Amino acid sequence: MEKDKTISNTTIRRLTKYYRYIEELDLKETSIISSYTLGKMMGISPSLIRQDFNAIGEFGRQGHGYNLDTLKKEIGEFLGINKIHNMIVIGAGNLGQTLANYDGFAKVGFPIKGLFDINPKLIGMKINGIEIIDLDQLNSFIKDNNIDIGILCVRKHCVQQMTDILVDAGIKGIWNFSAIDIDVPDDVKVESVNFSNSLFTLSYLMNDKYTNQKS
Amino acid sequence: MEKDKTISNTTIRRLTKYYRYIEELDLKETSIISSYTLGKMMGISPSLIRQDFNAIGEFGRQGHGYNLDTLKKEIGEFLGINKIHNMIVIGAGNLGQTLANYDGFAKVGFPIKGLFDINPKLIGMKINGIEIIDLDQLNSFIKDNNIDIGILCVRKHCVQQMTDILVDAGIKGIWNFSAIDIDVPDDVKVESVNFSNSLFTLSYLMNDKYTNQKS
DNA sequence: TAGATTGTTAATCGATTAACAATC
DNA sequence: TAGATTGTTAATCGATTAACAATC
Repeated sequence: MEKDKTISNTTIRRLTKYYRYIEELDLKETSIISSYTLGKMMGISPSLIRQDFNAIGEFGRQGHGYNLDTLKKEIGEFLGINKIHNMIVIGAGNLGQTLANYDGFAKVGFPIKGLFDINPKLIGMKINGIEIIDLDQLNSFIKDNNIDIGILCVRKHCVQQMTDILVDAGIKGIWNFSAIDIDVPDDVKVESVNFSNSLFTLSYLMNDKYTNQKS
Repeated sequence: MEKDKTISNTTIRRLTKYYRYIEELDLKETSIISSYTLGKMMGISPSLIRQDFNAIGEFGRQGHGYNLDTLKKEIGEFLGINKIHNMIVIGAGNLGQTLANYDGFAKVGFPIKGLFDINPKLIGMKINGIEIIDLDQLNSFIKDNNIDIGILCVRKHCVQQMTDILVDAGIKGIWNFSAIDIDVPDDVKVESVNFSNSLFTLSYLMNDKYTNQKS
């Protein structure tokens, strides 16, 4: 099924976009879509769309287009989002609690099972039905609850320390919302959401002198 | 000062990273750094670093390296982050309040001046000293307070509607935290932080079958 | 001066676009 | 069948790396 060509990061990011877009479309009756139409709607060239889809399999029908259900299933399969990923949040501050309050992740198969903190005032509280637990329970909780993703929402002075704890506990995926980058072994995957980088990029785009650019 | 070569998006993203990195370094006494050393620390090739820096100006000293202060100042200047950008948040829900509670943006010159919502229960409340205001006050508030960035934190069913309101009010930069993409005129710049895209990318990276990839 | 490191051009590598034969 | 659109190869474009002369 999968070719041994490696798939570029840009393709992966677009695949997540297609998936999201198709999800929105799903409600409507259209069950077949051409690369031309999808490209028109999403602002991506049809050629690139076909390259992207063909990178992960062959599921178009020549002369017709792509079946939306198949497309969604295949992309989902490829990205590994057709199975459950249990998550925990490290740091039950504002951001950690906000993520716990958001039900969108659970809906797509990424439920948050627990929040971890060291602040005794928080421990025992429940956010959206999710308990805040003492950090020293982490190891057993990860094992007992089949956790595979840790979400980092702590201040930068303890980010690396918390990372190391997660890695030691056997976590293989870290979603890093902290302000700094982290070091992990090769077999641990990291995806960072860095607010500063994003805000500074916006600042650049708005900077009068440079008025070209498309995102 | 600026060449008319357009600067690629990848270079911009790296420039924001350098800036952030240099900020952390600033505390220490090292005032000069070579592309080799910086590259070693950040995992970026020295050659690429020099290309990036030269894209926005010439401020290295041959035989020595780059002065950290100059570097920070020049990159900041280029990204437009050496001046104040007043921001407002649209949607005073969990995420909007969390962003308002975070002081990091104000510290780097991006203060949040107001939160907007339509929920009467929220209006009048203060989050971290920032007032929640009725949406119908938006236009005058933007003018009176010199706002140039709107942060979108609303549910997807009203995202485009809120975008249009911001655009009509003359906002030129939108930081979009909502779940879907938005349409704006060419002169309005958008930077999106899409949690789903990010989470799905992490999912892919962890997907056993495909164990190559570096972020 | 000798050593080091930049600035910059050339070479390579990778990603996007164009084109078209295959085929539904 | 004719028309449409995929799958895929070739051409182009852009980004990264290598190399080295310039110079501090």
